[in-house]
Amino acid sequence: MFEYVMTEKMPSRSHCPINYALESFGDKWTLLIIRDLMFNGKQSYGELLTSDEKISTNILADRLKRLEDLDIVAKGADASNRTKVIYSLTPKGRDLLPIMLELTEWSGKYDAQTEAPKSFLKHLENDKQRLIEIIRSGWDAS
Amino acid sequence: MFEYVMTEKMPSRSHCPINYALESFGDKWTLLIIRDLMFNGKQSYGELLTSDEKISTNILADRLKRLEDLDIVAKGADASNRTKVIYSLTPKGRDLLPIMLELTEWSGKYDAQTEAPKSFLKHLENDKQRLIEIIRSGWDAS
DNA sequence: CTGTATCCTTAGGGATACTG
DNA sequence: CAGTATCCCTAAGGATACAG
Repeated sequence: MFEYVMTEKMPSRSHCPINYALESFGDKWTLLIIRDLMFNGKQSYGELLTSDEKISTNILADRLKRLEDLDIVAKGADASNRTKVIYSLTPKGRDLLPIMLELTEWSGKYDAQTEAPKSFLKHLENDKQRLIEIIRSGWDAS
Repeated sequence: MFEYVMTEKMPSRSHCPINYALESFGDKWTLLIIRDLMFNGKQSYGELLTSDEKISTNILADRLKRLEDLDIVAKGADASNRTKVIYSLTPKGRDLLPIMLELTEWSGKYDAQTEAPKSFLKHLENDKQRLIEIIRSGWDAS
């Protein structure tokens, strides 16, 4: 039987930067995982399974693997608990923050159903750059 | 036979703003259409068909319909040519610009294959806010 | 030129059982 | 807890022919 060679890269459709972003996380699930790691304090496989959108186990495993290959997410062991697996964002993953903030701002402006509080969105609009710097310095400190 | 009622809304998975963005344009094609309308001066169905990524006719028609429903793209008639159809971005669509710029910047930073010139990316990093204002004022003038 | 329609194949993904 | 494996089904999408 033919074994699929994982090291083969998907052929990319073009070298456009928008297309690169789409091929990295242009599906219905990947950005939700990144959101949970970035904003919702989730670190473990089990925690990532519990989001509102109800990702299934096989999809989550597949996406985490992809994100590791792309060096957006890193997999490590918990220092205090050797058996526990911890996922975290790499620098490349953390650099998605401005994108996440713009997505949040746009949806907050146009989706009446959004759960993001208006006060947060207002703050975002005014102090986006400072917000980015604050969160980044928080990471550097840790 | 059962007729699918187009006015039925897709049930949304959650009220998270990231999820709203994903359900608006979280697929492999939509953002490429927006890119072509926003940056590449394309206006017609035929022009939109000719991009590097080779979208097929049925997919293009489907996405344009969705984008119209979402009020991101508007369909109009060419003033000088009554038979020609013109697509353009609505204000909601133009508000995707900051997202597009962040996507471009991120890909430019991490994709060695990107076609965006480094000089453009450097300029983007330094003068993003001014760039947004310049392009916005251009639209307002037209 | 601007789409529709159809055919057909593959990829995505839900449900769930199972394993170290 | 952290995944794998399997089953099965639907949506996504390529190719292409056709229509107004």
